Amino acid sequence: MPEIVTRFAPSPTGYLHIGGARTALFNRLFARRNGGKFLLRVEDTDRERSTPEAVKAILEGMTWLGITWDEGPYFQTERMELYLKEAGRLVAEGKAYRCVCTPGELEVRRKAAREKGEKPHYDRRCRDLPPGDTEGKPSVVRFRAPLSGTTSVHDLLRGDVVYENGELDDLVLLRTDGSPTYNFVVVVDDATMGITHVLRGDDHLNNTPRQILLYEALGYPLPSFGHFPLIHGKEGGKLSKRQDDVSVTAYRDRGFLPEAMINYLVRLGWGHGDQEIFSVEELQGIFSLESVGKSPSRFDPEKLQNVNAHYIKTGDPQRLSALLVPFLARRGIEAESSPWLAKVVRTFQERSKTLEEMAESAEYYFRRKDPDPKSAEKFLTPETAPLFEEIARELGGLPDFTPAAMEPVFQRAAEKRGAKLGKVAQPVRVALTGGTVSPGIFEVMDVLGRDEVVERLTAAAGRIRERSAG
RNA sequence: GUCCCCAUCGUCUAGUCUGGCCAAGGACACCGCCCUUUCACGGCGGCGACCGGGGUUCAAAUCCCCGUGGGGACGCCA
Repeated sequence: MPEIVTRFAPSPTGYLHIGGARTALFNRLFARRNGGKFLLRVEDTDRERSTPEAVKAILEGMTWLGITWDEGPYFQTERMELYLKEAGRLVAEGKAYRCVCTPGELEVRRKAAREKGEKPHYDRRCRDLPPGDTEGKPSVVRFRAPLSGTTSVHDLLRGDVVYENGELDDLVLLRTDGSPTYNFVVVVDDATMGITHVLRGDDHLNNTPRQILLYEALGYPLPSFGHFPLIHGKEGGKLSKRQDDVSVTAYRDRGFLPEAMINYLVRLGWGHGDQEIFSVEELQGIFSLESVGKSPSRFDPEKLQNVNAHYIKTGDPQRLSALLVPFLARRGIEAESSPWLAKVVRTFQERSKTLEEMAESAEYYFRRKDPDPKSAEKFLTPETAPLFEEIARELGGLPDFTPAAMEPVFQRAAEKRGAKLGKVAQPVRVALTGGTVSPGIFEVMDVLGRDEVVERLTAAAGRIRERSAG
């Protein structure tokens, strides 16, 4: 069996978006699963809209997700000679012709056709013009497509889809400026790069019969095709920049983990029994096209969050601490990855859905915060001043400043006052963190360290006395 | 409008190919209860779907047809 070769072929007109990322992922998974190669090709024939920044952004997104490629990136702008040569061949063989219709004329005719309720395609009026008539005039090269018969696409996911050739169009192969168009270069590239499986979004299904005709005209062997259902946004319909966050790196910047993104993406349109959590390694062993669904799926940020929470919960604290650093920096906190920061992370792993959220809730570990007024009013009452002083004193005398050693201190303080532990813990929490929500109070103290705890408690007691005196 | 694709809880899906094990399973979200020093985590429970209609069959979520709905494509974009 010949080696399987798949590809991802984005056009560099923006960021790597969710849909593209999933297409890339499926392509790579499929190649890996079958011991084949996955390559990356940048479709930049549209010079107007392609930018180097977009190329960079796409590669960055891919790299972040860990979707590595075995070959490339190839750039179509570097392969122009090939396309021109192949187009010339088609013209020479009479399989393509020059058309002198202008974009304006075509636009008018399309509109008219649509109004008449017809499919608005090219009326082929230049198809049989004598060669002399096009000489010296600006012209495009069009494919001479068959007028009758049918073309069927043997789609790996959908089965055979049959098109009337009459429905298809005489595609433009080369523009007036001589540059080649998508439907043409994609065929030349996929064929010459030895792509065996063209797996892409459903929006290309209708292009496939035209491309098949080109394969045949050019004498190329046909690859297998497979079209994935699209990913829809909140409002249904394909993801839009307006209403949905479509850029992969935007999720990175909001504190999502790449493995969570991958895991979420792979489950969108693909399933493996009841399993929800998959590692990439595992996916490479079990991914199959047969279990890719046929209907579009809606992108659900809440489920993504849930998956992300899972990976944060189970992730290595040391690694997470390194990833957390930029999020802290954004809040003006300079920190570096360290065993201590890993300890900070540990206290939040079970309560953070994103790294951004973690950085936000971790602020009080780095700076003393004024207590939130509501919490202060409720918990920093006059009788807590002696409590804080008592606890500070006892903690100061502890041989080991460990959670196990701290607990009896709090138990005693509670018992002495005939109260439950919460009566003591909650005011201390406010004194230490400025609010009523935090990890376990002993964990917090453990991270803060004895000196800081004692200082914060003493300071809080001082403020309370001051206030009740004044 | 024309062509093409699709159709199970609000969402992601299992089940559909190979009809019976499905009075339809799991996950997210939501709601309750439990655990508990707060918030979470976790545990338990609840809510909640086979788009409609015809057929085929002893039997249909599963096969067929027709509707309906949703989506995509109709470019000198990709």
